[in-house]
Amino acid sequence: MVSIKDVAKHAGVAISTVSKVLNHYPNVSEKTRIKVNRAVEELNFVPNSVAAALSSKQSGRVALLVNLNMKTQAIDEINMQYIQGAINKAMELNIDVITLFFSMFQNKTAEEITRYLRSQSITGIIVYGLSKENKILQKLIEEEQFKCVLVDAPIVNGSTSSIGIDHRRAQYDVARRTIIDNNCQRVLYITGKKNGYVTEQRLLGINDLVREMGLTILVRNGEFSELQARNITMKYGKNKDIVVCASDLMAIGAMKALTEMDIFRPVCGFDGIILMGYVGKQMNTVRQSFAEISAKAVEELQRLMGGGKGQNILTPYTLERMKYMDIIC
Amino acid sequence: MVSIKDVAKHAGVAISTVSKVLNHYPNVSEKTRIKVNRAVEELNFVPNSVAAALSSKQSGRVALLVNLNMKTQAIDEINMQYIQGAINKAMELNIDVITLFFSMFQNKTAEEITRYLRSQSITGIIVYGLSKENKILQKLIEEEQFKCVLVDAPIVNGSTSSIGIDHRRAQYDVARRTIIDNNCQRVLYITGKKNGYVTEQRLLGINDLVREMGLTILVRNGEFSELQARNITMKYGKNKDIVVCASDLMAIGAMKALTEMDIFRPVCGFDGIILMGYVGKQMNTVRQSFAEISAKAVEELQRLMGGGKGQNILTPYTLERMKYMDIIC
DNA sequence: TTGTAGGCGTTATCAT
DNA sequence: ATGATAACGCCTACAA
Repeated sequence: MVSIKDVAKHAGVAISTVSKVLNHYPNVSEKTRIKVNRAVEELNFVPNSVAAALSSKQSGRVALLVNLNMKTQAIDEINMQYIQGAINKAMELNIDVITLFFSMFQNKTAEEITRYLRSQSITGIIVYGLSKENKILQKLIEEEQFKCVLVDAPIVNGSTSSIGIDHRRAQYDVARRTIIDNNCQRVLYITGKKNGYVTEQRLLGINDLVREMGLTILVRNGEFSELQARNITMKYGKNKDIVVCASDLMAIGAMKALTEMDIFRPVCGFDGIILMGYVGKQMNTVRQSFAEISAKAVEELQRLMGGGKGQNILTPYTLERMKYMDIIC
Repeated sequence: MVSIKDVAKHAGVAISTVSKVLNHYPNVSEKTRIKVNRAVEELNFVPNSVAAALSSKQSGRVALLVNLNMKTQAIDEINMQYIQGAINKAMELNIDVITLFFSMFQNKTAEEITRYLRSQSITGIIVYGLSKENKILQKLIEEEQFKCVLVDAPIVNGSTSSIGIDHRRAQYDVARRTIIDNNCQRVLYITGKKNGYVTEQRLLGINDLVREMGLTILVRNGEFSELQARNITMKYGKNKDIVVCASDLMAIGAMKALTEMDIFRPVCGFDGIILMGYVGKQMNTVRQSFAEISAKAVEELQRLMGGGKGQNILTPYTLERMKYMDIIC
């Protein structure tokens, strides 16, 4: 295996000089920089990131913390996109990533998790789908031992940024369009997880609309569960004019319930998952690019690891109707 | 950060002794083993896997190579399960994993990929969805520079194992059941990717059945594409008694086509993906647990990294009908 | 059975 | 601007 030592020898310089060139240090003459780079090329040298991580305290290694819950949702489209977006971007930026699931940290304290991450030379983490109830991870974040980027959770501090769409506005927008198109008055709103950060925001959004348009609203907690949304719709759907759901999966559940009850009500969802295209009826939804959000999260994390301070980042979304034939491309 | 040195001091032994205890070396007295373990507990020591990987040439670090193709399939259920199954098992076995996608290696030679993996101290890889056409990765595998486990690709050598279900038999089984239940004679068979390893096997399976039962068969190449399966069914479905597809996604495409043409034909798929439950009609399919297969792949890789020789492993499958209400649990 | 010491490939702190 | 050299935390002959 060709190492930095070989490069140094080949270029006729010291190891430390090679290191400086590789890491774009300022104080290197153009001449030696070229010499070194040529040696790198000729030897096909690829720096050993493990050694770098061990040596430097700024390893730049990143962990993706993914909240996979195969319990409330059978098909997980979103997390796959998150993972893909992050890994691709990280590769591009030459950042090492490992993927971890929340489930691995059950019954572990914040200290234990910290130790584990440290043992992997992790200095930054991206958290997908943090809930308000997850005090452990929140503690981890507040301790600021790691640089963090939270997707869809509004915590910001010196070393923590948050990123995501404006859920309040998006919920308002998608519901508004559907309600106006169908001339509705009585709204059944099915929320996501109780105590979820996005749940709150989306609830605020629909309430903004209700107030503004003088509608009536019945709010029920669907826990992001397709089945619960189905049951809620069975129970309350008949006397309402529209079912607004805080997620596509729940929208599908609601839609299936309506079909079964053999009544028509407009339904709108949230997320823009492809699955929406499979269920027959078209529905309005809020479409966001999870892969892009995740890629941006990596960039933001890199900024933080480079010394930047935490901030809040808003990403774009669009209103769409998912259609089968568009999807199978 | 507490290191092995601290543990050694705390236990009153040498660093190397601690290392031996941690790595379950034989020649350690029970007394010192206990002493060391107590020190580990008391100090909450977690070994730094990065340092271990750097130091030992048997790092035990593993890369998952995933063939994500968002082009022919909109929703990727299978790879998420593969990833999850592998990562969880790896965590359990204390193996470090990184996740990589085939797309990252486009236009890269086997040597470049090797160098990259080496630069990450990777000693073992698991490959999901290798095709016959991917000469680059095949070269990598044949060079035996890494321990490999291939999921659904039948290459075995000194350092390479292969794992997966018996696709030939499974295709035979699922088609047989559907054909007998529906009393069919003329089969439309839609294959997977041309030159795919599993494609061949499944084709052999259906041909076994055709021969045995004296059926007629028309074979068309669907490339695992939902859209192509749809088009093929549109074109040939009418004059056949059944559409047998080499994947669920294609089965869905075929089914949608039939619905649109307003004719009924039994359709059977392959894989057992949850999405099957969403499309309305029930279909027979071959169900395999991708997470379990992936977990087993990790165990097998560990065996290989421990010096075991490559082998072929068959995993179980079942015949099922996916039903919406069972799925949304 | 236990300890000593060299090395893994980098980075970073000093001198020069 | 460049070069020695000491970490980083662990593994592993080899010596005791």
